[in-house]
Amino acid sequence: MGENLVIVESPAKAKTIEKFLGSGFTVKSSFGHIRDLSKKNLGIDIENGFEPEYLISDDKKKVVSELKALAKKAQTVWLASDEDREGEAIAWHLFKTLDLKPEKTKRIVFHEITKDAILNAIENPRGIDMNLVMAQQARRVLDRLVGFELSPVLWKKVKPKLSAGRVQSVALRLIVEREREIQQFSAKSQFKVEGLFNPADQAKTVKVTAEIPERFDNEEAALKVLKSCIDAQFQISDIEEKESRRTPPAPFTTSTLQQEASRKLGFSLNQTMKSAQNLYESGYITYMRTDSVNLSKMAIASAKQVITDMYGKEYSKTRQYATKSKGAQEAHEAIRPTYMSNLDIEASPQDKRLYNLIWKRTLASQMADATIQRTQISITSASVAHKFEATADRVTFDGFLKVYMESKDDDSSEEDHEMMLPALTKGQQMNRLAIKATEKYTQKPPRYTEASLVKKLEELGIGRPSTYAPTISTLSQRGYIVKDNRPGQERSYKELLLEKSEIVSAVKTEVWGVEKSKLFPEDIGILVNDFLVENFQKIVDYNFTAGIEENFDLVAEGKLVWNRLISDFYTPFHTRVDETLTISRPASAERVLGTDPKSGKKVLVRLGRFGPLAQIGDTDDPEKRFMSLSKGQLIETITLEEALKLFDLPRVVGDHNGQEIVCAIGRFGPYIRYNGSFISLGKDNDPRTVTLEKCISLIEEHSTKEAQKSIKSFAEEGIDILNGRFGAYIKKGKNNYKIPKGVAPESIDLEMAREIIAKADNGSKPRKKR
DNA sequence: CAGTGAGCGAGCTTCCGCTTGACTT
Repeated sequence: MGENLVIVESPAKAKTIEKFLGSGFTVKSSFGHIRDLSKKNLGIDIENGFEPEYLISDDKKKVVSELKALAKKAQTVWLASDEDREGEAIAWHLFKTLDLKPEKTKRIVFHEITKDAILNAIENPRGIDMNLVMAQQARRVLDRLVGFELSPVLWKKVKPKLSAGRVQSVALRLIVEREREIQQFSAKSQFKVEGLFNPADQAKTVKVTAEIPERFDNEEAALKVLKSCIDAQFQISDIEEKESRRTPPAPFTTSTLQQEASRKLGFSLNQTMKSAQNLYESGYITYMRTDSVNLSKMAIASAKQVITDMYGKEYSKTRQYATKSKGAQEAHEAIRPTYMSNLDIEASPQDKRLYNLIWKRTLASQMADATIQRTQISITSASVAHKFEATADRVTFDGFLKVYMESKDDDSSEEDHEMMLPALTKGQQMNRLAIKATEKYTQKPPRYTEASLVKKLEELGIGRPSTYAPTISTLSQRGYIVKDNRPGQERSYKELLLEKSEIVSAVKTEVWGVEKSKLFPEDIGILVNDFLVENFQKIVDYNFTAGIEENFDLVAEGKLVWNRLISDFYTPFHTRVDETLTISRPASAERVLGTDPKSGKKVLVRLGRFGPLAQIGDTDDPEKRFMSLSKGQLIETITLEEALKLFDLPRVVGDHNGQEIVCAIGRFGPYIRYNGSFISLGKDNDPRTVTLEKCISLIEEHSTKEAQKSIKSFAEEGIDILNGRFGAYIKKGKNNYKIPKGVAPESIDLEMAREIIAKADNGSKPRKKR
C-alpha cells in the first residue's frame, strides 16, 4: 500500500494516473459527488441562513467507506478532483466526509492527463478554495429551492409528478415558443428567375446556369422579365475573381460533438454519449464531458506529426483555440483521441464511427486553411432590366478540407457553389437556351432537434456538458415534449419556362414540411410552460441563468457571501410561490371548437386525466362522448373538422367467424379488436377506411405469429413459455419471469416452471415501475 | 397494452451536476 492516496472523480482517469505516478501512490476515484442534499425533503434550513444538510448518497456509501479506510493509512491524501466549481466542492466534501487532517491533505489540479502535467501538479499543491466551494453551494441550494418549490406548485395547479427547474423549464420554453412561431408563420411566395446559357464560341454541350439575385413578388413581374428575354442578346458583362480562406473548426466539446454526431451520423444525444463513454473507458479518447476546446501540447505535437507524415508539411498549422461559450469552466481538454496515431481502433461499428469523427475533427483543427478561388460572372442584355449572376468556387488548396467539413443544421441552404464554370471572357456572347421562373416559398423557422436545442442552451449558458442529454430526457419523461417524425404535405407552385420563343406556364407540386427526429411540445408541456411564463416570469427568463452565474462568480471571487445571494433571490421568489398557490386557480387548457352538426351539441377539446381529449356535449351532459386526440394534434391548433373526425371511431368493420371486427386508434396507433385481442393496423392502414378483407388477412397473419411465439403451454395453470424480444421467458397471468441461464426453454416442465415462479416471487421485491 | 374521463384521501412526486454500473420482457 502506497503512502500517498490520490482521489480523482473518474475511475478511468484513476487508472491512467496510477501508471504515471508509480509506486508509493494509490489512485482512487470518488465517482463524482459523494454527498448531496437529502432527496426526501428540502435539505435546506431556510431559517438558519439556508444551511444545507448534506447526506452521503446511498450509492456512494461503499466508495466513501473504502476511501476512508485508505485515507487513514495514507501519509498524504491528494484531492485531485476537477478544477471547476463542482470539482472544488467534491474536494471539500471529501475532506469533510473522510475526516481528513489539514496537515495531511493537499489539493492539486491538472487540465490534461499527461505525466508532466501530473508531476507538475504534485509539485504545486494548494489548499481548498472555500470561495469556490461556496459558489457551488449557492448553485446547488438555488437549484434545489427552485426545483422543490416550483414543482409542488405544478402538482397542485396542474397535475402531480410534474417538474420545473432552472434549466428544464427554459429548455421547454424554447420548444413551445418555437412551435408557436411556426404556427403563426405564413409562407409567402416569390419568384426566382434562372437562365441557362451557352457561350457562343463553345460547343453546344457547354452550359452555364445563372440566376437573377432579386426575387419577384408575383407571377406578372416574373413574366415581364421572361418576356423581355425572348429577343434579348446576352453577353458576359463582368468577371470577378476573389480569393477567400476558410479556417478549420475548433476541436470537439460535448456540445459540438453532439451536434456533429447528430448531423453527420444521425446519432441521438444518448447514443453519442454512450459511444463516447465506451471510447473513453477503453482509453481511446479523452474525457467526453467538457466545455473546453483546449488541446494539450502533446496532442498538438502528435497531430502535427501525423499531418506531416500523411499529407505533407504544407498541410500542418498548429493552432490554440479559445473557448467562447458562456459560463465555460474548462476543467478538461477538448474531446480528442488519446493518441493521434491511432487511426483504427477495436470497437463496435457505432463506436468506431464516432471515433473516426473525433479523429478527423481533431486532426483538421491543426491543419492549414483552405484557399478558395471564387469566380463571379454577370450576364446582361441591353433589353433586360436585371442581370444574371453565376458563382463558382474552386478549391485551390484544400488544407483541412482534405479530412473534415463541418455540417450545417439547415440542409436547404442554397449556398453551394459547386458548379464548374468553363473558361469565359468579358464581353463574350452568350446564347440564351432557357429562362425559368419558379415560385419559391419562404421557409418556416426550423423545429429544434435534440442537438440544435443543446446548441441553443449552450449559447444561453444554461446547463452543463453532463446535463444536456439528461435534461432533454427529463422533458420527454414528463410528457412535455416528444421526439417525432411527421410526414410532409403537398403544395403546388408555379413555373414559367421560356424555351425558343415561347413561354409555357405549369403548375407543379412539391412536398414540404417533412420533419425527422424533431422536438414537438405536447399539450401538457404547453400548459406548464404558459403557467410558468405567466406566474414565474423571472425563472424562465432566458437571461436568468446568465445573471445568476455572474453572482456565483462574485461568490467565487470572495466579493459576495453565498447565503446573502440566496436570501436576496429567495425572499421575492417564495412570496411569488405563496401568491400563486393561494390566488391563482388551477391551470387548465380548454378550447371550444364549435357545435357538432349531427347533434347540435358543443364540441370542445381539453386536457383530461389521461391526456388531451375531444368532447361532444357539456360536462353535465350524461350522454357526452369522449375521444383522445391523435398523435400530432394539439389543443391549441386542432380544428372542428379534425375533432369531429375522431368520433368516426371505433368503427365496426364487419364479422369474421361470428365475431365482430372493430377498428380504432389507441395509445400505440391504429388497431383492430377481434376476439378479445388487439392487432396493430400499422402505419399504412387507416382505421376509418380499411376493408374487411384487409382486416381478416391481418387477423390471420397475427394468429400464425402468435402460434410461433408459444414454445410450451400449461393451459390448466395459466402458465406459458413464450418467445419474446429478449429470448424465451415464462408468463403467468400478467407477470413475466426470466428463465435461469443454461436452462433450455424446451426442457422446462410444469414442475420447473412453478419453481422458477415461486423463487422469483419470494426473492427480491419487484422493481419499481417507471 | 389499446375499454377509462366519480370522488375520497394517504402518501408520493420534484431540482442540477458530478460519476458509473445494474438491468432490461
